[in-house]
Amino acid sequence: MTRRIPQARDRGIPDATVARLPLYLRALNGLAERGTPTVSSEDLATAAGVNSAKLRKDLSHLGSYGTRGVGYDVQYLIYQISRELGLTQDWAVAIVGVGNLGRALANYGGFASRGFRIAGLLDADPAVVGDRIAGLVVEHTDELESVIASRAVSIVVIATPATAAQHVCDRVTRAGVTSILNFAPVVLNVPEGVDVRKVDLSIELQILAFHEQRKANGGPIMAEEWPDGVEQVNERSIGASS
Amino acid sequence: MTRRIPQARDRGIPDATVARLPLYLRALNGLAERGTPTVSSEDLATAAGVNSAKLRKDLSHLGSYGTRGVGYDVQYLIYQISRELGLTQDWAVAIVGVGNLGRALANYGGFASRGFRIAGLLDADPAVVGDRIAGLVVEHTDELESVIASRAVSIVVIATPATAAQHVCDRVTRAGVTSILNFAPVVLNVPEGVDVRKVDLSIELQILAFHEQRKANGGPIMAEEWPDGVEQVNERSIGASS
DNA sequence: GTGCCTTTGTGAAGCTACGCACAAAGTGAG
DNA sequence: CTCACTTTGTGCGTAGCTTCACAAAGGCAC
Repeated sequence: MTRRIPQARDRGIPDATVARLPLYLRALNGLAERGTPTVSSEDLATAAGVNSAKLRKDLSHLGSYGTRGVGYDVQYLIYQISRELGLTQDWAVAIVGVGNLGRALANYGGFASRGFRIAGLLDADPAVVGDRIAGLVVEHTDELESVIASRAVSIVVIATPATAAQHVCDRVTRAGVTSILNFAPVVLNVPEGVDVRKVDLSIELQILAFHEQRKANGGPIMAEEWPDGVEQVNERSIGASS
Repeated sequence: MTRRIPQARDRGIPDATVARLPLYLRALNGLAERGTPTVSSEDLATAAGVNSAKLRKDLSHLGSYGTRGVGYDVQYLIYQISRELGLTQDWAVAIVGVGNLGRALANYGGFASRGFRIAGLLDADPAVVGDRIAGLVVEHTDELESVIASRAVSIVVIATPATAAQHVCDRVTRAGVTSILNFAPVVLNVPEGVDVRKVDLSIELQILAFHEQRKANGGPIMAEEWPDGVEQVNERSIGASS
């Protein structure tokens, strides 16, 4: 691989920190719009909804970009975080699966404004192929490999039904894609070196339901066994098929 | 508050565990569909994409539901996890904001099958009010409080533009809602006792971009300063407004 | 230049989570 | 009944993350 110059922030940006950088970036953009020139870690932390010490430690992983007694220069910090996240270059993104969700994603403004350019929309359904969505014409998934290669797609968003997701995943990884954002409710199997991030709408609701239940009755104090003394036979009475 | 019977799994289910339970539940449902009667922690862990020791420890927080030498009864475990997550009751959910995303959510099948019932769709735009989506008629946000009260809504999904999110949030919390799933790219301010979970599509992409950049060039070895020796003045050249 | 005030950057302590490895517990064959 | 085998449940060492608290550093007034 390429030689690397060892540096303070060389290899060691913790995942937890990386996950928060976009949050800081958004808060900073808000401040920039209002023309704020500098911001203290305290104020920025409040805007981003985190502890100020955590924010300082996070930023310290990027380098020493603050000024003691003053704070951080908003524009400068926006640039540094953007660069660290790789948002100063633009990324070609392909969305596979143009159902309700894929359509919503294609129209979502938050992508284009952050260096993500939707370079292709693909679907297996001939009835959808040819539709014009968000300025792009939907192409057939047969074109998947050629679209990826010709338009230098480096990130693929999978918004297909669960059953198709693994197949699409296999094809795009074989085509050289190493970053996948998966909305299908399945655990994708990928080769070494491929990053998958998963967004699962129903999981979030289930976590909320857990806490809501905890709040409603001070914790589950109901019976621990089956509802009616039912034996543990295969009754298929509870599990909802997805 | 209500008296609580102290129990092994009384108060102490770690958040990290709660976040994984839905994953196990999905894997179990898959096994149940194929008629598998029992499963070992090893196999279930593989299906869910986690370490088997972690899975066993997670499940041990719920109780001792396995049989040594055999494994876990699939149906029984589905029931126990469902109950712990509160999925054995049904939850009335209202979706505020019926844009592309709200529409996708309303049509997403993964909710209904897990005890989440969409009880209301609301939007501020008169052009959308009255539309029929996923079997529901979109109502005006003026009706927000009455919809929440009359239909016992306990979870609200915010899928509005960022600018409207805090206002909607204030109204629903004042109406007694204590669980919110937020898709708007803002940090919501809520009173004590209210749970907010945030799903941010662009943040996931930014995290992917970070890792992708790391893979491309073995870490950022480019200049650490401004592109051209530019001074740190307010140039507004980088930050994209959201 | 001096001294005060503000705010950063970070050492250190506490906490949570992860995963190994193993004893305890259950099954099934003979 | 006994023995060999499987698999759970968990104690424990480790790694990573969070938070506190403070010394070091810079700005500003005079």
